[in-house]
Amino acid sequence: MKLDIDGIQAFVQVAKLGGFYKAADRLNLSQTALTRRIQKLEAYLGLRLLDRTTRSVALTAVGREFLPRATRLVDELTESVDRLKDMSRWASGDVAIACVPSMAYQQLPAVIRAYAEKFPANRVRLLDRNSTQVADAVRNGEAELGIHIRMRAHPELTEHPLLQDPFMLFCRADHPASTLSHVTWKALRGIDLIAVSGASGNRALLDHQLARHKIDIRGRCEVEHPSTAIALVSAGVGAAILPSATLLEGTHPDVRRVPLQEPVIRRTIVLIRRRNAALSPAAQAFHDLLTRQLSPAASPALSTRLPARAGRGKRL
Amino acid sequence: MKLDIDGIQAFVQVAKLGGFYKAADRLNLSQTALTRRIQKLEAYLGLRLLDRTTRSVALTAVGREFLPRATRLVDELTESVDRLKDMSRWASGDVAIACVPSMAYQQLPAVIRAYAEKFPANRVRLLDRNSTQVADAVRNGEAELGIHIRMRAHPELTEHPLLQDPFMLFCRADHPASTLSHVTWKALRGIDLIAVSGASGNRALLDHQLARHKIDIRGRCEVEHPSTAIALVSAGVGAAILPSATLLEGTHPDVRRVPLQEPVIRRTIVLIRRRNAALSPAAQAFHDLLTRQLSPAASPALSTRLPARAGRGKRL
DNA sequence: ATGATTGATGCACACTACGCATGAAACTCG
DNA sequence: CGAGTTTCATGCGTAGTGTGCATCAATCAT
Repeated sequence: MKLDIDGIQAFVQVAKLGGFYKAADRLNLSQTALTRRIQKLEAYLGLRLLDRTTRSVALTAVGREFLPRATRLVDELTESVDRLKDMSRWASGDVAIACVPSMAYQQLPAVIRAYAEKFPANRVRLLDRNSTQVADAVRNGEAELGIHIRMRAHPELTEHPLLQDPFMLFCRADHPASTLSHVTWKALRGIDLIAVSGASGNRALLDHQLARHKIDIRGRCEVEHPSTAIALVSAGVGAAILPSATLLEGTHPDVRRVPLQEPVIRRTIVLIRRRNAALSPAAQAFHDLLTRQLSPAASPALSTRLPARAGRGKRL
Repeated sequence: MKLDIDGIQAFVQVAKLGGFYKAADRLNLSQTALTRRIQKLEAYLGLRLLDRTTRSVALTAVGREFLPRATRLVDELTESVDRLKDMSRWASGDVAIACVPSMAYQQLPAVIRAYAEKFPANRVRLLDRNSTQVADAVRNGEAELGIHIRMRAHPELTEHPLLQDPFMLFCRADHPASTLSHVTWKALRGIDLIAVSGASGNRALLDHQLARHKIDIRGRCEVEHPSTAIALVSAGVGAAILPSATLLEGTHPDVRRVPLQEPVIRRTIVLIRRRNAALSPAAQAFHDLLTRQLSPAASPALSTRLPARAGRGKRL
């Protein structure tokens, strides 16, 4: 009925070391206790595993047959347990993170580099999806952490704002708007706009905000991915309204960003995790690194920083 | 340090059944105790395996990773333990028995048949060796029981006499001695004898006894195996001195056995086992069957029966 | 023969794990 | 929307189990 692993471990040690004293010492136990463990195990099984005189110990036929299996069982068990303990001590193990592409390009690489340096043994699986898919991946456990654009909060998830990212007007250096210090939404009326289609979370957010402010903007041209939109801007097709962070520093030197005002519309990038779900140590370590790196320093001046919240769930 | 298999088993059951109450019921435990087991395991490992709200239970990332291994460990352990318990209850398992050939032909087949009928699942490995090899096999644990000719007792072994077997003169029906009711050793002087070489335990015993009685017998022809000797007798080469039990009933109808007297020399067939060595249940069952069958009934009239001694070591 | 080593046993104690009763949170249903 | 039900967590007293100390018994070394 009850699984007497201690008895089996005792048996293995006695058999391996060939004596109760040595085995007792190895197990940090008195010889008395060890004797009793073996006796208990044998009584429970109803057969003898060890033939012992006062002078020597030998395996019985049954004991000899059982020993290899017993050894393997004990070894595997200790190894499993040790590995789990290491996971907590060293935060070892793999992490799966779901993330919106823009963040995957911009902020995350630095974090992943730092993480890889600190925990060389751990692998990071990065699921780059759109905003709703990120939320889904976290909800169903596919990823432990997610980074996406804040949307109506799902009850199963907790959010932790990382940074805010204002929408800006992207245009080429030779565009009339490129030299302005800012543009208002109303002023966009006469400009050829490149829109990003609805699959992105950005579009939903933007539409919602614009509707709230009764601003009507229509694009002349629509593309799937923000990066395509930038390519079109760079090619002189027109201007695009995109989150500031969409443009990687250094790339497309001919594209300018002009702040959009009245109102300033921001998307909020949030870190999400399952409510009431404990993070694995590996994920916890990543979480810590992420919040630490994305709060005090980093992030271009165009993105508004948010105060870091010590938002990590308490560990047991 | 300590292997908490109960905790792991608890974890497995909770994960499998998806709830503490169900798992507690399955483990014949209160929900309280189960909660504590999980808590203890998690505290020991330093990480959470189960995310539990008051309403539901879900695996953490670590828990999900650990579950398959944990399940396998618990299953293998229970299966091993159950098999060992079955071994004691049903006397299941294999038995190795070392035995001198003559007994292997004569008495043992009936015992093995009975054993096979009673324990169909058990296999019997029969090591047919000569007398000293039988003793060796038992001493080094190759066989749990041995049947051989009594020789100077080894201190590691205990003996249990099974039957006595007088040496007789084997001759063909047309041999001059074949009609005699008995022959004395002295009368063998003028007879062509077929001797069996020294490898057999019989020869050593016989030489020793003959020397003690100052009887000098030399064979004209020497063979290795008793069965060969009988074949030669049957072919009319001469007569042979062999233990009575050498001749299987029904075989060689032309060969007669004539009792040898002055003195009657007997070999004693003994059952041996390691001193202080507990028998496996399977071997114990065989032991019981053997002593029961070879004491009250059986054995031809020519072999002197010995009273059965209740010589089985006490089981725990 | 004597001392040393090794496994078994009697006994007392302490700790752990257990169950009961109860609390807190969350889902359900009228 | 509130009462009832379900489910996991916790405080507390208790019983049982495992443990160590001291000692015995058997065997080996010398």
